[in-house]
Amino acid sequence: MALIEIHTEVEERLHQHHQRYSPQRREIVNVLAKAGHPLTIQDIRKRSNGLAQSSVYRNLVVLEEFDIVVKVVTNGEIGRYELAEDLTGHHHHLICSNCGVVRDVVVPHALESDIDRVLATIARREGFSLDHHRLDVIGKCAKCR
Amino acid sequence: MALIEIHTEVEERLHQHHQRYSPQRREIVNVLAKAGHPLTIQDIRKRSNGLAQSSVYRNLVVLEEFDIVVKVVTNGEIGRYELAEDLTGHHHHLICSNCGVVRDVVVPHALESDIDRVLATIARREGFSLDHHRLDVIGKCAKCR
DNA sequence: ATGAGTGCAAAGGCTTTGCATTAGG
DNA sequence: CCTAATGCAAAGCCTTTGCACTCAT
Repeated sequence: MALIEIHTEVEERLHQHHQRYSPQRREIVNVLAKAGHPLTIQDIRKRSNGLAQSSVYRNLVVLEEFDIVVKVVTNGEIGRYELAEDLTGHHHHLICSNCGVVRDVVVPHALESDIDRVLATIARREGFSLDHHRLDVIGKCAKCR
Repeated sequence: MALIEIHTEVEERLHQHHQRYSPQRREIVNVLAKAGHPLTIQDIRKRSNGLAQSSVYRNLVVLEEFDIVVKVVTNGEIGRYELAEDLTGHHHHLICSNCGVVRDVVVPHALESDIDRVLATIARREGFSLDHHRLDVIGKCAKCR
């Protein structure tokens, strides 16, 4: 989805829930869209013009609530955020176990189908309602190898 | 692997690195082995007899360093720990997005092979060294549905 | 005017660290 | 003996909250 389309979609989604698409929220979406991979709160602040930390957190809560951004858990402590998959397409993560950096990757559709089919069965068996799956590759990035 | 074998293996592994298999470490391994799914620090403390919080954290650092336990990231904030896969067997997680509880599951070997093959290719292409993969199912457990 | 959004500072919650004490090799 | 392990309390770090102010409808 192109950047303009993303903004249109996000604006619509927020308005449907009686939320404003404020300049900061627009800026956050902008930064995340341009980055193309999960960013930490500090990453977001650096790439925008000095947004207050609390405002970033609060806006991310709102954006997350309406499925516009997703919190990604990587090597532990600090949270990273990216646009939801319905805005960017389904993908997975290559996570560096050393520095925590994340790169987005896609896997063949056939594999996705296989995974979904198997997981649906398993979830049902265990009494879980299936929301989505998370397939990450843990390794060391080029710099940390 | 049976509990006794696990202790033997852990002891050996620690000794190889000139670390002691202290009573607390043994107790932590015991608790994790019996639980059969990832536990939080507080879970571990409750199931053992009042270990000091700092000691649990420190011992987990050691156990993690020598690949005896693994930190599992679930719905965000709090860390959960479980025994490493070479002690318990390769498996995946059913994670409740609401309460964070985790259940271990295994998927067919054929699917594992397919996943590994595809991911190896992708990791190589991106300059990552492949360590392992993480396939989780995110959903709602029976209680939270 | 009226509620939402923003900034700054303070508070929270999980995790880590300092330091004195105890125990194992 | 000497280093590792343990407990308690204090410090850290990321995240959340309180409160006053500004902005948009």
